[in-house]
Amino acid sequence: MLDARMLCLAALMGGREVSGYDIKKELERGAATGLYDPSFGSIYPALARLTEEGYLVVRSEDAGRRDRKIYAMTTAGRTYFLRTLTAPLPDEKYRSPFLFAMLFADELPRSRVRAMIDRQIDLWDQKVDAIRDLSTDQSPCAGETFVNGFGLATLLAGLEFLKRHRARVEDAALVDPSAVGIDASHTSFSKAASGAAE
Amino acid sequence: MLDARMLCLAALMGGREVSGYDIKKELERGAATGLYDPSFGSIYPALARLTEEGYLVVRSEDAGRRDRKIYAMTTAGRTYFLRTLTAPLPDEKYRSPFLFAMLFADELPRSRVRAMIDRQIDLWDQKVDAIRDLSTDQSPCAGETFVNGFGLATLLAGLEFLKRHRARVEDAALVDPSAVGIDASHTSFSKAASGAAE
DNA sequence: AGATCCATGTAAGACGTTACATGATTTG
DNA sequence: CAAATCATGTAACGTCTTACATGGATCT
Repeated sequence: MLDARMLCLAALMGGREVSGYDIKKELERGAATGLYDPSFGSIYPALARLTEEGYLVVRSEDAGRRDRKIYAMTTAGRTYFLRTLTAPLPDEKYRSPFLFAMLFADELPRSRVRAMIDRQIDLWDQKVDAIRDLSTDQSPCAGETFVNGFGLATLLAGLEFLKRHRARVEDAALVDPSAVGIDASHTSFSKAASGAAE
Repeated sequence: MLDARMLCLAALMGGREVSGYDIKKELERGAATGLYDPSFGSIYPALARLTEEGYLVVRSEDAGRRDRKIYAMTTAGRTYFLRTLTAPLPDEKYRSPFLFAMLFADELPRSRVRAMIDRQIDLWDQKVDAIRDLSTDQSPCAGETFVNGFGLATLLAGLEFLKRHRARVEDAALVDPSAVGIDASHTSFSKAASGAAE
């Protein structure tokens, strides 16, 4: 649930007929963005399996460019999709490396804490913009409007909190980075493991 | 990052010495709850590997019960942990089957949409309570206070939105469930796939 | 005596990402 | 002509969950 399979089916709801490539591109800026954006390596196998299972049908389109497989949903596919949505839903998951790092803000260099918060604000601002674009772009159904509104409400509340309370964590952070064995040269992706063991 | 490894290290920060079992139990109701709660199948291998790598040390405690391995962090472990937190953080991920389902509320039976929203409100209410318990329980550091406040702010905003706007999606949902080939008997976990293909 | 909790660990399987392989077409 | 985009697919790898195996201790 909420895996590549379901995203593919979702993209084909309403009689839409698209290729795997199109699905990927649409998911990058669609209503489900922010929820899950699977890679090609997930999408293509998912489409193949859904077709095997009879939930989709393919048609090869040699028009102009290369092969281009156009997928469309079958009646069984639609039923399967809506049934899955109707069945008991698994719990939602929110994994935030940012918040996890903030838990230990008291032991991190102040400049880094500041940079992390700056970045989080940037990211969430972008998400807000993306949702606003979505709302003005098309004429969304009630479900989409609801989800967009929900996203907007939580994002704005989070941003508000970050801006209003950031000073408190930043003040608690370390002024002298050397205290944790971290100097100015750690901004790279270098594996911190090297030289630590064995 | 924000995997079982990091959670284990996080649980051992501040000179704490605990067993894998304890880590699991603490994560179920700790500051990082809601972020990630790994299973035993992730924790035990993670602890073993971290020990091999020199980030942790073990001591077997035969006191009273059975073996019970008590883990503690080494200096290398602390450095590794803080360095990882200081390095560029991966993006956060929010996967919500609830919101995904809501996108298609217009094609789902109204009673189910209502039940989903009820459940979401319950779950988020519980999360709010959990955070409030956490805040009163102990004397948390600035980082924890910040994260708890952030969680509270976003959760409350979401709850507010759900209560204020639920009527609109519910009204858009289907009154007659038979229109989607879904009758009253699908509330079970039965694989919807059976009989759909081949 | 049986159930439940404490406690650790392994194996199988699901799911996902990254990187690679391939090749046509369009754009600069 | 080189680079980017279109387009599909596979293989290697990592991570997590579930289920299983095991056994002592405590509670009812």
